Amino acid sequence: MAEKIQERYEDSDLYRIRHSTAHVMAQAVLEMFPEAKYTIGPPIENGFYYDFDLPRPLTPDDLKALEKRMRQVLAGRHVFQKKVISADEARQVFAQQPYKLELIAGLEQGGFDEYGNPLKEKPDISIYSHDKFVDLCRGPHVENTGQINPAAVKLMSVAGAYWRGDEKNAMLQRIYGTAWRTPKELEEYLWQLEEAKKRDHRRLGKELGLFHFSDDVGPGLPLFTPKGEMLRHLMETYVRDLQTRYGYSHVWTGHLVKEDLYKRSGHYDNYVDSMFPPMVDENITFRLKPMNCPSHMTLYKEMGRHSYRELPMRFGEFATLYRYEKTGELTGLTRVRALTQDDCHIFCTEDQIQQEFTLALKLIQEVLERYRFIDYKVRLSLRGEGGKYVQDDEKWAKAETALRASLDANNVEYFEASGEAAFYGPKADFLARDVLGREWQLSTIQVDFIQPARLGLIYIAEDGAEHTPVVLHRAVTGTTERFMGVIIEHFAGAFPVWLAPQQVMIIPIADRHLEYSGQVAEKLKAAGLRVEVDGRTERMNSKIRDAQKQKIPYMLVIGDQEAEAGQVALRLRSGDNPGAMSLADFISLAQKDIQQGN
RNA sequence: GCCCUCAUAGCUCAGUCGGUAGAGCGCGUUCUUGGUAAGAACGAGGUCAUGGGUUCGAAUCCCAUUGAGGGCUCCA
Repeated sequence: MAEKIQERYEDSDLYRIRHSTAHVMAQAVLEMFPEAKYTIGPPIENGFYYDFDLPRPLTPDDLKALEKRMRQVLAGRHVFQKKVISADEARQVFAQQPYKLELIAGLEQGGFDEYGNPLKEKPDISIYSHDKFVDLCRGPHVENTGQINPAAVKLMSVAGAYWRGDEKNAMLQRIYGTAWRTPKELEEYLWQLEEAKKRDHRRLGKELGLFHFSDDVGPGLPLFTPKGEMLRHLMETYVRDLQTRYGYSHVWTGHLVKEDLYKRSGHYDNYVDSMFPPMVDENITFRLKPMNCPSHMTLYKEMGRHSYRELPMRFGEFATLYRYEKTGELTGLTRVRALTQDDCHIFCTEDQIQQEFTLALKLIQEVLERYRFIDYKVRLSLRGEGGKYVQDDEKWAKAETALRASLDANNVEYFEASGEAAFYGPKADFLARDVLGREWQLSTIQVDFIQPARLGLIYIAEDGAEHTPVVLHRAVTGTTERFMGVIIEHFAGAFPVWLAPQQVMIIPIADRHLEYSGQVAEKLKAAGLRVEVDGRTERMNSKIRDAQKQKIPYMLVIGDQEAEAGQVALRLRSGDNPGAMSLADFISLAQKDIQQGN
């Protein structure tokens, strides 16, 4: 099949429309605030933004006024004109604009490509002007403002943003906008946003009664209802059983750890800001456990001297960890302070890395498929320039080589990203796309040559000498909490039968059917199904509606006919109505769905 | 942490110019015993997030605190 040639976003007319709309918006803002300092305003996915330094905060009314002014400008059919100028000329044009002057100085040093790597050639400095507005800009733009449909443009929101993303810099005001070719495209985009809102796991979590947050307990600390805990249990049991099948064993290492251990492992230096404050007891300082590796490695040591014959050893744990995330970064279940990792540490020899990587990969692939994440890619996360990485070039090189070889041996396609590694080693991260096209980092496999040596792990090799094992860190779903948030949105709350906290709702039509309904429920429970009877004095229609809203896969309606014939009348949440069938038939139907992962 | 927005009944939200609170859903009671997405009536339920201030008077205006949401390097 021919490879579909995809136009680069940067070359598309949408890109030019958005870039040009950003300029028009900047013009409107400068007209409103002549003393405003303007900075940068690039097109982004689905729109554009522009950052300003303004004398006062913007209000929603300001956005309306700006939009109105932008429409007037667009109607003017002003031509965008490019001019290449010298740095000195640019400095004159933007004499009153400190941020632009900083950009000009940067351009003189040489430019950067879109990944932030320095360019070899010095870029031209160019300005684009339209109407009475001039901006330092490399383009490209539409020919004139008439090519932008005023009815396909909308300003979305105001947000704070640091100059160059650095919290040490001044806080600017960022206006987000969106622009499309046609009003219809804009409508569709806005509709998509609405749909995404309906799937929001925070909203569905409440509607389906899965979890809550409470001011009394604290921020980022979710509370799970009986249904929510059932979901957790199902998720974790699934992975646990699978791990057992793949030859992993499970350990338990508690919630508190002496701080000293983290000083030795290197976590203290790299991670202390993300740990909860210490608990001091006389001479001992404890920390809430923010990760498992040091505990698992310590357990490995305490279990005695290990022969190479015992390796690989695979320690899995569903461990609840506590991380002190900044309050501004907490969001629903996707970013919490109490998180349960399906963590695993594999102690092996260097020769075993590839086989262990392959095993972990197979497991991850099976799990992602089970959860219907069909579209995912793999990122090879390497260390970057900064100082947070443990300095040991030889070990890093070794780890990186081993990871690449493993990826290649399994024919895994991957892309590289520098600066994304853990402080102790490179990672293969699995980024899955959900049904709304959003990307989530879920699984990870990491190669660690550093910590085992730091913590003094050894095994006795064939040669009778002590060697340091390699540790692979591996997570499949990542954390139970975040993964739950992701799958709630992925499935829009309609979990596959095997995962649904409640699989069956029995709906008796009248009180006289309660007894038979109870009997049916007992039989279904005995067959391993999660079932409830809706015995309220409500009409059947109302019970169906409620079960439907709860997205329960099977509704079994029971009236005179069913009670007499010893049957159940099946209705599905899809609205399909297979009708009356024997209990045995229903059970085998349900079990088949469960087995097939439906 | 920083910027902006928000906080009214269990949930979703009204509440005008400052004059001490409303709806729908849910919940309770009663009637209704029904055939594939809402049967009816009545009733209970709120220190308007917390603490200050302005005012004759604050859900409403101001300040602080707490919590939630949208953002915080896709470098002109």
